[in-house]
Amino acid sequence: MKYWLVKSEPVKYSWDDFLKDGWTYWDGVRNYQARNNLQSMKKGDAVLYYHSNEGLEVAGVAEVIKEAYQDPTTDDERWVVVDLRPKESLKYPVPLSAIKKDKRLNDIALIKQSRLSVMPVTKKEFQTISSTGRGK
DNA sequence: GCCAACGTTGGC
DNA sequence: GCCAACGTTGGC
Repeated sequence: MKYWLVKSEPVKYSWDDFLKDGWTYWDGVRNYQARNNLQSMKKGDAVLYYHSNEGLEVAGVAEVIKEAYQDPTTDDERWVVVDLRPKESLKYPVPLSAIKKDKRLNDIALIKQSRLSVMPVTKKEFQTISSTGRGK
């Protein structure tokens, strides 16, 4: 099982929208590195859900329910989506500022490659953020 | 609103 | 194949 982090601008699609929908396909990825990450996702993988531009926090944890398939919003065969469903809302969303301060998260891709929208995180990083978000 | 980082495009 | 110009993302 692998761990990931995806970004969404809350103005466009927030964690609350995601909760209301119950599931979504993760569309709009138009970057090869992010696309490759999407294709590496397996059913059951855990995904941190980060609010970029506004909020700047990890709001919840999602789960991969369907692996990569052709992006239904485009005919361009280069792009894919995965299906995600919300798994857990974090009681205390973890802000970027806290992630930056935490020594255990010094090497997280979120900071190192700030423009990437789909990225892998390590099990340790995942656990650090999700347990912080639970208030522990 | 600005700017740094970085991906993409196009001329050579 | 190199690199300058340009566009986009995202934090501040």
